[in-house]
Amino acid sequence: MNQPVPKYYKIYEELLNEIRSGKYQEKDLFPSDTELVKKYNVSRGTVREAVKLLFQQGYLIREQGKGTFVTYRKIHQDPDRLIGFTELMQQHNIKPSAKIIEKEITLPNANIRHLMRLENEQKAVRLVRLRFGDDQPLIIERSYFNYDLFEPIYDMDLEENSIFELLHKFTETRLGDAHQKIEAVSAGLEEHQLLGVALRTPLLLIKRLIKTTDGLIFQFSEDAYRSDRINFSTKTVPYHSDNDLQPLPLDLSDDEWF
Amino acid sequence: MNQPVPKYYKIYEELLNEIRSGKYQEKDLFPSDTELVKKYNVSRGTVREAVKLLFQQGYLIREQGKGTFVTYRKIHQDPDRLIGFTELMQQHNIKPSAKIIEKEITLPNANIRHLMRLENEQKAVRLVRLRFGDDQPLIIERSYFNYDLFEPIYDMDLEENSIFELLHKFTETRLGDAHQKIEAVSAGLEEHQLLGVALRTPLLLIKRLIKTTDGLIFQFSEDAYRSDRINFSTKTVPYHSDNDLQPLPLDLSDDEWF
DNA sequence: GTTGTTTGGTTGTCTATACAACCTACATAA
DNA sequence: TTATGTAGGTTGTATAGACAACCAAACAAC
Repeated sequence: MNQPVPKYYKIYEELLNEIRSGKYQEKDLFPSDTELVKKYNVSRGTVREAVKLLFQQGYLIREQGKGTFVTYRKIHQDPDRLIGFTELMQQHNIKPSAKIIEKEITLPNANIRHLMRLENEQKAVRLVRLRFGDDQPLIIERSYFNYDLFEPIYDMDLEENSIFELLHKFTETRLGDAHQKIEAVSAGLEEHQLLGVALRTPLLLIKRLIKTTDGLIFQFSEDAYRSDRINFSTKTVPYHSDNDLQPLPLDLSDDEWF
Repeated sequence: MNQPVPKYYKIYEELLNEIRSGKYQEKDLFPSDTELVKKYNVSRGTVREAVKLLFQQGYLIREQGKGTFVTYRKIHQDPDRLIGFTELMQQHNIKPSAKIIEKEITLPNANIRHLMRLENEQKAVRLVRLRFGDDQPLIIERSYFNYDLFEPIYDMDLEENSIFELLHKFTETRLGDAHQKIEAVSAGLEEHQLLGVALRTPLLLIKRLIKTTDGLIFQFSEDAYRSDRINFSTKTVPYHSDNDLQPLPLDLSDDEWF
């Protein structure tokens, strides 16, 4: 008796797809609660739960007395498929690509093993990729994957495809929560050569640990971003019935911030 | 007929105070829904609304079938008084202090005026502070404040007190949402001198724009963080009924990340 | 024309109830 | 002793209904 998918979540998914497909025009009206109640044959509380998710993720704006409106934000991220570089590029109409610098099956050192909760004999995949946007190098991605989970897609084309998508399509593992840390570091020789920035250029370094829904650690990565091309932005919203901090980070645009 | 404060929000505030005051022990139990229903004489939906807020902000963990538990996270931030450096320090038992490097009433340049939506004749307060934790310099804070809003606390002690707290205590302006951008920059001469880091050390630069609830822009600031002492961390949680991305950013600890 | 008023629709809050899924602890049976 | 199941509490989901706050547009009164 596994936990079934709740109704409000299915409705949320369906509405999200509709929004993504462009069914509703920018800042145009979105169906009201009562309309959705009729359409899905559920109670108002249920549709509000679904709409609340969309609202919290920045897809909708609700105004008391007026209605609900769609907003196609430049910044929004899908918490499901987290941290999608590929998607981010697509949102900005930038052609994403990647080049594999290093790819091997190894037995990582004690630090990494401890970080990834790997047993002594468990292997990992060491992958270093250079990621491009419109053929300009943007990110160096140095990561370790749990080999047991990664094995099914190890031989696939990791240059053209998003790893998260491959994983989703061809395996059963589902990604869970992730922790990230952001630091500033100095470009060394490899960064200089690969990213084409001057030595000692400041870069953003994101350390990330991604778990599966089973609690296993899927990936540990250290990604170095060209800070002149990619920023991280967050939006904080204060008190209001059902919001919290807005989603978040990745951003390419520099408009209105000079 | 201003919008009254909803019940669930008052309950939220009261519970938050109880948690902050240490009434509940770490990972100890928190009153169940039904207990809170009796205590506050409201319906279960209402208490769940309040508890959900606490949950979303990382104060509580709910486990189906078991109960609700308090978590005194090292990382958590209060969206109301946002980005509290002072509070962050207190959470880590570090003595916060500040030194004013520059403080004047000026007429900022066109860029800043545009960014802060200032009319041509409107003045701003230019404030540069160096912030310490346990007497070690951690952050250079270069900011502009809307003078009209800042005037009441201009002459107060800005070295010992949190500006946000002063603002809250002595004025009517309430802070609204904030936008932030994170970049990596290189330490220049002033950073070298003030933060005591080597020239060209990479630093984290946070640009921030804080609005009031009235939609005015209260502050624009550029804060340079010593990346070796302060990190930003985020936690991403995947699908689950009522979460979204977890609150936030600031973090001091380096445990378990080496 | 301008100003107030009404009306209908929308989101926001709250209540009361019910059942499902899950956990723990205890009692019972093998 | 070891399973096994039962009971009661907890959170999660869902329903149905009610009223408040708010908005826009239509209408009425001046």
